[in-house]
Amino acid sequence: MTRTILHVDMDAFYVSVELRRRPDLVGQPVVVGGTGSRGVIAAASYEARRFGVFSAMPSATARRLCPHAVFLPGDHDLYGSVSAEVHEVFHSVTPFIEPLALDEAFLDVTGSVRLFGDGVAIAHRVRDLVWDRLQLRCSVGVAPNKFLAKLASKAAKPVARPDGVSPGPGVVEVRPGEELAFLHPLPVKALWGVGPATLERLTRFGVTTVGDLAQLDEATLVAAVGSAHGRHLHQLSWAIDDRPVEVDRETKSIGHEETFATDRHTHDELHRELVRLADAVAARLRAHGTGARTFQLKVRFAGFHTITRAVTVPAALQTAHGIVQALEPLLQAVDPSPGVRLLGVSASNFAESAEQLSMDDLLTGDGGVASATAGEWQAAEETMDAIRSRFGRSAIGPASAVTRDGLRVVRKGGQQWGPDEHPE
DNA sequence: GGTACTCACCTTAGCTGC
DNA sequence: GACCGCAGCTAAGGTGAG
Repeated sequence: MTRTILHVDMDAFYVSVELRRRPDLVGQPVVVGGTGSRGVIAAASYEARRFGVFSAMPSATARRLCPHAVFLPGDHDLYGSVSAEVHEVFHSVTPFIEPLALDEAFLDVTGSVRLFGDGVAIAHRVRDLVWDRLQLRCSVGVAPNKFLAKLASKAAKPVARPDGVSPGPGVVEVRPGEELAFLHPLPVKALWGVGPATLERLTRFGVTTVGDLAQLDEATLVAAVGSAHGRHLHQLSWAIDDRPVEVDRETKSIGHEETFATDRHTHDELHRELVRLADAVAARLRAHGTGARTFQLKVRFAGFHTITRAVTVPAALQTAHGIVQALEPLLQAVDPSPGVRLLGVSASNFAESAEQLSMDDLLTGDGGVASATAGEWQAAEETMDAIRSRFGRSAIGPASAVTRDGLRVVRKGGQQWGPDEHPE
């Protein structure tokens, strides 16, 4: 049975949300993202894109390319709440929604066609509703599968060129039977799963378009990019993509990482950052109602060289205290003297938490009696959750996170696009 | 020279138990 | 006891997405 899949992608989402409260900036080059020297761009208005500014670009580069642009710091919480409103619109046409990010989602509207008309009609309905209710623009791709719908929504977008911005068609449909005519002329890097590394490997085989890729036999492709990836790309090149729209995707890992405004050079400094990050990860694990057995430490040095070290513990943990205990030996094995610019903590291998009393809890390293047991840490951190839910995330936190300027608590998206210029 | 954050998935290699 | 094949787990790194 032919499916009807929509891919809805908000146009310059973060910037567009900002323009609703700053209408004076409409029509100007506006950029949202990290404001510090180590920040990156999250979104650029189409007027800014005319100057070559695009998302994920270092903020410093963007300032050089477009010095007269207005740079805004970004408000992750606001974008999250607007995104929820956008999703309400999606729910008015189908319950089968797979969010990909705050600003895009797949919708399986196969079962909605009898009610609302064909895929293109539903796409226009979504666009109109989003505009009427939220004063935001979006582009919609309509196709028989997810990856074609995604490519189609891209084709529906406005285009920024140095000489001006041209509005896109808003809705593009790839009809059944026309998949290969649409797909094969596209550059191979348009495919989902072809990033810089894969592109370079494919270029060595003379592959520049999706059509070229389709002509490559699967065994060659597998030899070039690996088995799973190779088979997947071969399928995509023939427009085959049976992946369903997944409504309830299970989270498999929870993590936080932070780039520092200035490099850290001592274990003492890194320990304090580890506690802050572990606190944030643990709070999210508890909110998620789970514990984790595998914890990963990520360290990026001043020269951008990055290492990861992981440990798997016998019983699942969900307290910052437990996570710090698990990761501290790994941190101690790292030499911070060259300078550390980023530290990350992530938790995976989810399992029901079983933090309970053990002999280690009762004894300290020097044979003395420990001041608190794992069970007491669990209770203390749950109390912290309760205080935070009532008075806000910054109401309470680990003592080592207190600075002269107050408590520095890690929040999801709180430093999404890099450190501010002078946060410490 | 500059390069964020979060998450998912893959590959390779080593180890362990059967 | 040594070795093999296999499965399962873990660790580390890489790639890609948005």
